[in-house]
Amino acid sequence: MQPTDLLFDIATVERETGIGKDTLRVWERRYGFPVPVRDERDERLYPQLQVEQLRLIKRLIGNGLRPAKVVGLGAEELNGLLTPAQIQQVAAPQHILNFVELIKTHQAVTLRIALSRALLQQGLDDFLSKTITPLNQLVGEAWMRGELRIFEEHLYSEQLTGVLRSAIATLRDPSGSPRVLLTTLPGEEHSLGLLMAEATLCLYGANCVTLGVQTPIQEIISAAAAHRSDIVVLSFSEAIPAQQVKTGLQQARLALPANIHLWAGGSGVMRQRSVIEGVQLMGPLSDLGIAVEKWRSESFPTPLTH
Amino acid sequence: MQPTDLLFDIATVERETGIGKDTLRVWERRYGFPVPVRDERDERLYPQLQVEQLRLIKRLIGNGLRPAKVVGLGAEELNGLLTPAQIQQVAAPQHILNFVELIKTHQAVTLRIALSRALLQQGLDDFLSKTITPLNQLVGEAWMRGELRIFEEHLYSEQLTGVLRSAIATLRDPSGSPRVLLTTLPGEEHSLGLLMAEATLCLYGANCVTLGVQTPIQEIISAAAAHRSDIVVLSFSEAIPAQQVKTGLQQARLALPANIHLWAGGSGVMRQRSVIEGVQLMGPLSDLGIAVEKWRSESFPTPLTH
DNA sequence: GCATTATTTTGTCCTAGACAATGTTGACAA
DNA sequence: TTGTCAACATTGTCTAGGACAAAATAATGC
Repeated sequence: MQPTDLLFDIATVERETGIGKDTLRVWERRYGFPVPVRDERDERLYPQLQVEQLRLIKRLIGNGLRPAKVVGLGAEELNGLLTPAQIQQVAAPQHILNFVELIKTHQAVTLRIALSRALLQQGLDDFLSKTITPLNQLVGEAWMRGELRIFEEHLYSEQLTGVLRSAIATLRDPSGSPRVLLTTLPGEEHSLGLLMAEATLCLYGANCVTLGVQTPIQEIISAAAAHRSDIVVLSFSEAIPAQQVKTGLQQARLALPANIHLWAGGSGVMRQRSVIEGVQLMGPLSDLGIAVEKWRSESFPTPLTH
Repeated sequence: MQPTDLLFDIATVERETGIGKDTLRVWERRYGFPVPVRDERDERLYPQLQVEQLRLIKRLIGNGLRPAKVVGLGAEELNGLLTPAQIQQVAAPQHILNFVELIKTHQAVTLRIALSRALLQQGLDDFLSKTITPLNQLVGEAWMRGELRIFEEHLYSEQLTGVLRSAIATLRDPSGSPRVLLTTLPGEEHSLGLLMAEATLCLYGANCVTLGVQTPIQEIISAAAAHRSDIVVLSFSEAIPAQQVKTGLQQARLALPANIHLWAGGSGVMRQRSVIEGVQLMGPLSDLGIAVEKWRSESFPTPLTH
């Protein structure tokens, strides 16, 4: 369509697709794709079309397909692989499908209002567990199926972020307990999980301080000391490799003082098979509420339950 | 101090310090630092201390020092370089120094309240130009001087984000004009600049839609089409290399339809020497207001000025 | 059918060379 | 002394192709 075919250098392609330079080169060597043109000093320049195909390939591999099966294929064949039976289309209640419809039609304002309304109707706890969690799942699957664009996902994230932040603003309690520090490790840039955890913890009366995403481990230690945190909460999305989750948590546990608890949550930890010494892995969000109660009963052995 | 000396592999060091693997290896070859130990398969493992020194070195290079001067030095000498005369300590009004003090003493709640109060006292426009912009500058310089930790900067970002988002929430106008799409390119993960721009644009009656950070170029095009945007605004922090800003803007300009304006702002574009064909570079935030007025007068040649 | 074991696949690391872009220095004129 | 331009040095990022462990798949035995 475009008269000018944009060319991207290898560093830009790495940034745009999330596929490392080493991987791009080794795919070219092994599978004959991508096939970038070369500039006068023999450096790779990737045409726009191939960059788009690489994004698609990354999705398919994330779906469970093997690189050897997909990296050599043409554009048409790739698209054919998106819809087949292997990707299960979960039946979802209409109430949640409506949100997906709003996302697909880019109705940012309506979407935000609808989210706010659902929050007030259901209450925060149910809103998160019965609407947002399944909605996130649905959005993730639709994206896998190629039915959602990246910018549409960004749009949804942004609206939900706005709704959650305004809810948290009304919940913040500087005198609450336990004192919790929330953040993610370097490499994890998704903040939605963090916000959902913060909202839940605030609801249960915790005193939350958030550092945003991507805090180096040593900085987390210092921050926890500065705030006299009882608990450090780390969030992991499913975008992050399982092994990175494991080693990251081990490093963090080693570096943190023993008296500070370390909790980990998000879809990235759910597929974690083994337990990690000294780290409490959270499944659904409701685990957080339970864990807070447990922490309270352990820290104040004679609770006020008359 | 720690009995266990944490060891980090090269990928983790890249993530934690922001220094690329290639650079880490070539520094070792050229300057003899860092000197990681090797595991049984001869792969580099960096001790914690060296990772911290690398972060320090990165700061000093960002300060204008040359790698050859700093990459071989010991820890003490490095620290000696942080304070000297070359780093000018700007005299700032007390009113702004107070904020820095709150950051340094980790008073998250007080900081947020103080920011909100300043916003309501000064009004959004003055708040951004007379408080936040110089404060950001001061925070940046303090960080360069090693007086601020990363987590303290994160904390400040988080509080300011909360304040700005709640301000924007009250300003949003779905029927405003022009229709503006805001985001950053892949590689730029700072969202504060984006929020400041959004707040200013909303104040001037624009209809803003934000995609958050790191949207691939093709996705920006699609999003702009979906929202029938008049203008796309990209934000660049000073953390991003000047050349990346330039090529990114050129690519975006090439890919965007000619009738959609492309504006670029943030401290990352201010040091841009040359102009870029078809891209409007913004200096201070006030440029945005002027540009909106200009856009209006060009789009509606007969304005309503009585 | 299920649990081991062998085999392939795959991402990431390695070394060492190259080069353009950028920064620094020195020569010379104003 | 100050400014300009060429010569020189520095530096990040690219190149190629080899290596290998971890993960996924196939083959085997019970």
